[in-house]
Amino acid sequence: MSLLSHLSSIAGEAFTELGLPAELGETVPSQRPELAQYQVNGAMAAGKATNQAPREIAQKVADRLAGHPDIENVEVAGPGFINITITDASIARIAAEDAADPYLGFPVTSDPENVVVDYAGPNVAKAMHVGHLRATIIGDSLARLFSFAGHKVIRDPHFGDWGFQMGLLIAAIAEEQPELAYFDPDAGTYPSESPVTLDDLQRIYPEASVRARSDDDFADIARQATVRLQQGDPGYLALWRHMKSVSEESQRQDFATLGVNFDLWYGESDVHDRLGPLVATLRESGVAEESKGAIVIRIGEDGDNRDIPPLILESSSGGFLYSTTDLATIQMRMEELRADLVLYVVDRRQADHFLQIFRAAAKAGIIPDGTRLEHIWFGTMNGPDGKPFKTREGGVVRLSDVIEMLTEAARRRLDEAHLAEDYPEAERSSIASIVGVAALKFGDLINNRTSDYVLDLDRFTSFEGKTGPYLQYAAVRIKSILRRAESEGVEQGPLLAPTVDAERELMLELLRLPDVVGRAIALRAPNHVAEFAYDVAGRFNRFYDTCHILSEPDLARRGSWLTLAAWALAALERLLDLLGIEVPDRM
RNA sequence: GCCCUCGUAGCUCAGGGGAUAGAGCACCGGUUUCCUAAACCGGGUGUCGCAGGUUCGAAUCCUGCCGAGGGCGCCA
Repeated sequence: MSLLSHLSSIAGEAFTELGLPAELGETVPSQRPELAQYQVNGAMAAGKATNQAPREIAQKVADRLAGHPDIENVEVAGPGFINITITDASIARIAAEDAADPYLGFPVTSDPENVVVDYAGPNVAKAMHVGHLRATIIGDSLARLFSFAGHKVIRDPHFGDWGFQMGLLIAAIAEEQPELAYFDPDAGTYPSESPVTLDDLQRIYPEASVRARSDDDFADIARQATVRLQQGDPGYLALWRHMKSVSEESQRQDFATLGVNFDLWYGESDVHDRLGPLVATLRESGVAEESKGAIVIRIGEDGDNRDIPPLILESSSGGFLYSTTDLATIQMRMEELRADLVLYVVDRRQADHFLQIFRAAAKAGIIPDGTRLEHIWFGTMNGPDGKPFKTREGGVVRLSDVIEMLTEAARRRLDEAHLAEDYPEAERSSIASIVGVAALKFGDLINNRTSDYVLDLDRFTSFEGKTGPYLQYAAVRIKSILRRAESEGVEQGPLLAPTVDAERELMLELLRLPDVVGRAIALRAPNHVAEFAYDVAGRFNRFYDTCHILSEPDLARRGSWLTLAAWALAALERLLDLLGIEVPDRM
C-alpha cells in the first residue's frame, strides 16, 4: 500500500473532524528529516480560508493525530507545519505488506486501458543515431511503467516509410543507376538482392534532401516519384521494399542491443489503404478543403494567440504526407486497437505538428470522447559544445557506435580494476555490455524529459556516483549476499521493527515506491523513477556498510535483515526494469 | 516578426506553492583481518538570469525585459 495515502487519510480524517476538507491532510515526506519523517501543510491553507490562526488549527489536528497507534510523535512547527514521526512497529507492519507484494505495494489499476506508445521513430535510410536515443529509451520506459500499472500497452515504433523521403531516394537512385530494372516499365520481375546497402542510403538521402531544397526540377521529380510509389508502381514498390528491409535490419539489431521490444512494427505505409478514402470523406464532409492547390484541414481556433498553419493532407502534386499517414494512423489505432490513450514520444521540434494532428483528428471526428492523444516531447541531447551531438566531421553519431564505446569502457573498467578476473570470458563480455547500456540509459533517463542536456562521454563512462552501474552494483551486492545466505543455510525471517538508523531509513525509502512510481506515470516522467532508484541504492549501500547481515549474532535480526535485503533487491530490480536496465548476477 | 521551451554551485543536472534550495562530478582528507571499495564517511560553495506582481509563504504561478535553443504551408 501507499504509506503516504495511509497517512494522508489519517490526517484528512482529523481535518474532517474539525469541519475542514479532507484534502488538507495530504502528507508528504518531510523536508527537514532531522525534525520528522513526514509533514502535513494543510493547516496553513486552512488558516487562510477560515480566518483562523494556522498554528491553532495545526495544533488541533496534531492533538487528534497524537492518539493514532501508528504515530509515534507529532509536533507543530513554524507557521503551522504538522511534523509526523511514525512508530517503528508500524513501519515494520506496512513494510511486511509491501515486501511480500509482487507489485511492492503499488496499486495496480482496476480499470486497465489500451495505451499505445509511439516511440523511437526509425526511418528508411537512417541507421539509428543518437538523435533516436532519447525517444527510444524514454518511450520504452513509459511503456514499461504503464504496463506495470496494469494497462494493456501496445508499443509501435511507427516506421517512417511512406512520405516524400521515399520519392527523394527513388529519384536519386534512378539518376545514379537508371539501368536498374525498377525503372523499366516493362521489367515485370525484379532482383531479390537489394541494389543498395544501408550505407548507400545514408549517403544518398542527405544529399538528395539538401539538393531538393535548391534544385526545383529535382524536387519535382522526387514528388512525382512519391506519388507514383503511393499509387503502386510495381518497380518502385520493389525498390521500396529493398530500402525498407535493409534499414529495418540494422534498426532491429540496435533495438535488440538496447533491449527494446515492440508489439507492433507498423509503418506509415501500413495505413496506405486508408489515405485516399479518408481524404475523400473529409472533403465530402467539408472538414477538408482545397487551398493553394493542396487539400488541407484548417485547425485554427478562436483564442489562438497566433496563426497556426493548416494540416496538409494532400500536396499540390497529389502525394500524401507525414500528416496524412499520422491522421490515418490515429483512425487505425482507434478502430483496430481501441486505444484509450496514445503517447507520442517525439522530440519538441514537432510540437506544432502534433497540435495540428490532434486538432484535425478532433475536427474529423475520428477520436471518441475520453480518448487522449498526448505529445510526450523531450529536449535535445547535445554535445559538449551545447549543440546537437555530432561527430567531429559534423555527421550524425550512430547509436551502435555509442553503445560500443560504452561497452568498451565498461570492459576496460573490468580489466583495470581487476574485477571479475575469474569469470568466464562470455560472462565478462556480457557484463560489459549490460553495464555499458545501463550507463547510457540511466544517464539519459536521470534527466528531466523536457530539458536539453549534454552527453558528456567522460561522465557516461566513469561508472561512479550517480550512474546506472552504481545501481547495478548495489543490486549485485544483494544478490551476492542472498547466494551466500542460501549456501550457508541462513533463512529470511519476519521483518522486525527497525532499531538502527540505516535500517529504518532504508525501509522508509522503500515504502515510497508506490507513490514515486505513481507520480512518474502521472507525469510521464521516468526521471522520477531513476532518481528514486538512486536513492534506494544509496540507502542500501549505507545499510550494507552499517549492518553486517551474515555475521549478525541475533538470529531473528539477521533473518529480518535478510528479508529487508531481498525486498531492496526486488525494488531495485523492478525500478531498473522500469527504466529498461538489466542487472547481471555479478559484476 | 510571432509562438514554444529553457536559464539553479566551477562543470553536468535534480527540485511536488512550504521551513535552512539539493545530487553527481571535480578538489582535499579518511575507511578494507568483515556479505563485491563500480562502495562508504567527512570537508564548501549559490544575487535560483534581471525587474515587478499574486500569495500567510515563490526556484516553482503571472507580467515585462535580457540571454540561449527550437518552431512557424505542401520535409519528417
